[in-house]
Amino acid sequence: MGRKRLQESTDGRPTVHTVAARAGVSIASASRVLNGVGGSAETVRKVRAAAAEVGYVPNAIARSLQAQRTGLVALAVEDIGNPVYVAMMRAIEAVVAASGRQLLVHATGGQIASETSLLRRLANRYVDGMILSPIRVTDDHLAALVQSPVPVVVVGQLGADAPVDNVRTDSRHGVALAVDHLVGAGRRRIGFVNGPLDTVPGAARDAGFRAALDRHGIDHDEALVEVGDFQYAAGRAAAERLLARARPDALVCANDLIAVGALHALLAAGHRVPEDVAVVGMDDTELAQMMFPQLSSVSLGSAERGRRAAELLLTRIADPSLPPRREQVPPSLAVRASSRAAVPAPRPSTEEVSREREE
Amino acid sequence: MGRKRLQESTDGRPTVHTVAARAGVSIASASRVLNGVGGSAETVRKVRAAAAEVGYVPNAIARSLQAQRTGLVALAVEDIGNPVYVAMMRAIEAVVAASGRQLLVHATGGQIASETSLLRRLANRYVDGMILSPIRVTDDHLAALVQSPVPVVVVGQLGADAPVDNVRTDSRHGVALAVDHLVGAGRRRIGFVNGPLDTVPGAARDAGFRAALDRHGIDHDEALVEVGDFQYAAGRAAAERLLARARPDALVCANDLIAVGALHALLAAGHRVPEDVAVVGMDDTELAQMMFPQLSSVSLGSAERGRRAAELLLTRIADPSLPPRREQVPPSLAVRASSRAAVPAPRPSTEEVSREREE
DNA sequence: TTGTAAGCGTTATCAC
DNA sequence: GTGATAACGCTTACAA
Repeated sequence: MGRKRLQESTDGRPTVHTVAARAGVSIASASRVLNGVGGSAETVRKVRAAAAEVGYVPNAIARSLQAQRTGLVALAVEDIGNPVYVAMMRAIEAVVAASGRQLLVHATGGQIASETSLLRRLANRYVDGMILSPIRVTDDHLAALVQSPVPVVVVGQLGADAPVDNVRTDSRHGVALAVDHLVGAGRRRIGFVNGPLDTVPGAARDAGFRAALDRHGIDHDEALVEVGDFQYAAGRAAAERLLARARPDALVCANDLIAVGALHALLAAGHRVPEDVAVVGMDDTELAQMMFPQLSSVSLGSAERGRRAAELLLTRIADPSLPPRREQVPPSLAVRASSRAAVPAPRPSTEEVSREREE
Repeated sequence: MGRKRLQESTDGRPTVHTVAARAGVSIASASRVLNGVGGSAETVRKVRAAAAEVGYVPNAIARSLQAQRTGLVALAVEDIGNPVYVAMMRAIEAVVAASGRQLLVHATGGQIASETSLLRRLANRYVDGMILSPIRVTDDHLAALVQSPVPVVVVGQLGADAPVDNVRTDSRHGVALAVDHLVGAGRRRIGFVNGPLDTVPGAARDAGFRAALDRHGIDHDEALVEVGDFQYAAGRAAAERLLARARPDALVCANDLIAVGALHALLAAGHRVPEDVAVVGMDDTELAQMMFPQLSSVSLGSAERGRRAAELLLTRIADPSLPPRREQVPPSLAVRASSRAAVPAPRPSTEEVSREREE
């Protein structure tokens, strides 16, 4: 530039210089007063008056450059349209806002490249930290994570010994809750509509489903298992494929979007829910309660995980030297109409593992 | 501070100085090469090598301070959980990302104070522009809007002559499409579940509903009109109140969340949809197609409005001297199962006003 | 308490 | 083409 220092910013808006000149004090005094530190009564009065007169608003960028922090925190999730992320985001936003920061939301579409590029871009210091909820985890992720110059908290499973702050749940156990509930209600031909097996949650839920069947001594019938995407349309299509070749008396779905799709497929095909086929979703989102019949769903504590992730992030920003921490939120089952009605039970049905919710 | 200028940034990360020193050139040369402007072949080589060796990433804040722009654009909506805003946000994000910027999302909860404070905070220059979709518009809004030092585009109705870029739809006409469709199908006892009347959309939809009834010569029966909130739970409760005192043969709902709530209330009360009661929502969100039966819904072109708003904003950022612009997106009706089945029509039913969508 | 001036990390100007 | 340096707007160490 080389332009002479003026009293107004480039675009004509007032700066500390404007205020200082108007108040007849130095920019240092003006800045101090505006930040509420120091200043004689008279100086405070003059500066406040001058600032009000010119409508001074501090420039956040200049302040960030000086302070080496932006007051922004990023959240990166796969799909902003999935209500489970909306719930998580709301919880995060509450914590972040309470600390005087703002939340920047990224939708990654689950793309590895998009997520790692986001991680690397952190190096430009545009945000003070990031919460990442990846559905696939690669070596690239891990490398970018440990090298990140900015604090990152991961929501979801991560390699056992990755030195990264991490909030997880036990979705294997979550699936077990669903299967136990259905078996306890006398269901035996339990189908499973999952998301992609090459995702972390997809793999965990598949393992959980098979382990639960084993525990109950139920044979695996591959005709009762179908895989799609973690979306409504894919879930519905997957359920339709499954129903075309098998006759389940219950469907466990890997998330609520899939469950809603499965419910639609069942009702459209003339099946009664829950009389003919019970349905249990996962994530226990708002969507589950909007359906008719209301969907039973395994809560994976998404709001709670979000809240904790935000707290981990804030404490790490405050003290980057903390050791890596790991927290776990237990799943729980919300039983609703979609799986409540009784099939004549061959034996007395077991107690609910977890809380029940009424409509 | 007063500390001597070092070659590393405060937190030990490389800066242009680091790269320049390592390459044996001035920071000016280093900066030029890093920005791809000028530099001899030899200089370019040395600087690139040095940057790669130390893992240099430019500091976005410093760059913003110098460039007087942040590359961030804000979007402020009432409720990030409402799928209509998800659709709008996706459309905006696409345009914004294509311009190399990022989107910062604010949820205002529809609070006037929250929105005006957001508008005033724009003065701190943290974003290059904002898209605001208010559901209530006050004088405070208008004052903050016209005084904003940063470009703002409003999605939604605004005072006729407010000198602000604005993208709107005609929700009165939207409601008319719904009523015409239902009347054409032989429905006469048409109920209306609206959001708050002190909101811009609530007032417009109420006016549209009454005008449409008038046009068809149908008496206003206040027992068939109920008001709640633009949310699922409130919509369901409002529909329950309405059903407790009246026997509609159709329900027009002021948005899809309300429609989903009304559908739930109807089914839970044992009414058949659409045989007994037809349901038409508004916004034509993903939710409408997830329901069983699928919901007819009036599209207000939210994605299109988002896209256009983003384009208006980008052009205004590029040229702030443009005159205020106003764009309008027409509504259209998507007829689905929730209003399709025939009631014995007393006269031949009219043609659809708009496109039909199949399941 | 106050003012001077350095410095945050970058880009741009200007003289060589 | 290159280097020295000012400038973006702010906070703060230091000396007065």
